[in-house]
Amino acid sequence: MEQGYNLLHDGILALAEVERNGMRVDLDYAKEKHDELTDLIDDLEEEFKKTKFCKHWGYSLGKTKLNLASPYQLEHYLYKVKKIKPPKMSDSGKKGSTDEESLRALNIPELDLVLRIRKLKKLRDTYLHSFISESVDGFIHPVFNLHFARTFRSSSDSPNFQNIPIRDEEAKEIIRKALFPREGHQLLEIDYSGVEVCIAACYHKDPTMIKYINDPKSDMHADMAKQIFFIDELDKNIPAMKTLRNGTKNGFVFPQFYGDYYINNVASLVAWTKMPQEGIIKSEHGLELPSGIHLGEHLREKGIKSIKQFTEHLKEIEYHFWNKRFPVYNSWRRKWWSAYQKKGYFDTYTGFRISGVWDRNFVINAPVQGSAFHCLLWSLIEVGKALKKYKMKSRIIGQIHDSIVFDIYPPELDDVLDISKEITCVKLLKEWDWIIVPLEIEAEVCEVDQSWYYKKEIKI
DNA sequence: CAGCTCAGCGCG
DNA sequence: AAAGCGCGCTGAGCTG
Repeated sequence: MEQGYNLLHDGILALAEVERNGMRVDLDYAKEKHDELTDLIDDLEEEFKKTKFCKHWGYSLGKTKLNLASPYQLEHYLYKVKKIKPPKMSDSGKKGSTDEESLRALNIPELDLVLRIRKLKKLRDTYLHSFISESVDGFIHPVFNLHFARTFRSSSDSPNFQNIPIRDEEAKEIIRKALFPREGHQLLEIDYSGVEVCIAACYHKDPTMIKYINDPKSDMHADMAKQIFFIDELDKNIPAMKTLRNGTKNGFVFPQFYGDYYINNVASLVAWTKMPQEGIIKSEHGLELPSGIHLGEHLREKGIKSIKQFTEHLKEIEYHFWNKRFPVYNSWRRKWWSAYQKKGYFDTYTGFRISGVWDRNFVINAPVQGSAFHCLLWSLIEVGKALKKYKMKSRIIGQIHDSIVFDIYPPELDDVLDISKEITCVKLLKEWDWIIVPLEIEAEVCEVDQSWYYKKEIKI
C-alpha cells in the first residue's frame, strides 16, 4: 500500500499548486450574463403564469403558493390532480418523475417553458453565480480532492471544475465564455483517449480487446453497430452512420461495460436512432440511411418488425458480446467478483485495497476507474515537476479525471506538448509495467486571450 | 437557523 | 445472477 500512499501524497502536493494557480474569470461578463439570465427567467415566468395550465395548477394548490421549481408540486399536479400516467418513476420508485425526459414525453407545450426556466436557472445558479462568489481577484481556485471518492478517483468543488457544460452547445457557450487564460496566454487541454477501456484491458487481458486497442484501423463500436443493425460497411464520415456508431457506443457498449443489460439498452438505442419506443416498427421509422431508406424499413427487411423482436435480437447480441466476442473479459468479471465475495476487499494495480460492502457493478468498475485516474495523476505530478525544472511560465490550472488543463505562455506551447506526450505515453508505461497496452493523448487549444469556449483539437 | 434527504442535472 | 459506474451543487421540503 506504500505505493498508493506515495501517489496520493505527491498528488495532493501537486494539486495544491494547481489550486493556487487557478483560472481567470471574466467577472464583468459573468455578472452581465447572470443578470441577463435573470431578466430572461422573469419574462418566461410571466409568460408561464398567463397560461391556463398554470392557473389550474395554482387553483389546485389552495392556499399553498405555486412554485414552478418544485418537482414535488409538479408531480402532485400532473400525476394526482390531472391523473396523467407517469412516463417513468423517480429513482426511489415512489413517485412519478418530473425530469426532462418525462416532461418531454407528456407533450404538453407549457411544460417546455418549465424546462427552459429550469435549464437557465441551472446555468445561472450553479455556474455563473459560483464563479462570481468563489472568485478572488478575478480568479477561481477550484479544490481538487483525493480523499473523498470511494474509487480513489479525485473530486472537485468550490466551484466544481469537473462538470462545466460542454455537451449542450448553448450551455457550453454561455458558461465557457466566462473562463480565460492569464493575459497574453492561451488555454490547452490534453486528454487520454479511451483510457478506461485501456486500463480495463490491463485487468482482464482479453485478447480480442487488446487487438482492438493495438490496431488503430479496427473499431469496436463500429463493429457492434454493424452487428446490431445488420450493416455490412460503416463509414464514419456519413452522418447517419456516425449516429449509429455513437448511439451504439453510448447506448450499448459502455453501458454493458458498466454492468447494464439489454432491456435498458433497447430504450437508449431506440432514442438514438429515432425508432418508436414500443410497438410495431414501420418503414418510415428511424434514421435515414445512405441508401435513402429508413432504418425501420431496413430492419423490417431483416425480420425485425417490432420493438419486441428488436429486444429479443439485442438479447442475442448481448450473449454473443460476452460469450463469443469478449469471453476472457467476461470470465475476469466473474472471478474478480467471486474473489471479492470471499475476501471482502480487492486490490488495485496502483496500490490501494478497497474493502467494504459493495455491489457487483462497483467491484468490477472501481479498480478500472481508480487506476485510470491514477495514470492521469502520475502524469500530472511529473508534468508539474518538469514545468518547474525548466522554469517555465506555463502552469497547470485544472484536471478533469482523464485530462489536464494548462494556462500556457505561448512560446512554450510546443515544449509543453512534447514534455506531456513523453510523460503520458512513454514514461508512465516504463514506471508501471502492468500497463500492457499503448496509451495515447489528444490535445485541444484556444488562441491567445481566447475563452475556454473556443478550444479546438490540434494534431500532436 | 442548522442539517438532512430527495430530485434534478452538470461532467468523465 | 443481476439488472450502467463515479462525482458536486442547487432548491424544495422537512425536522428539531
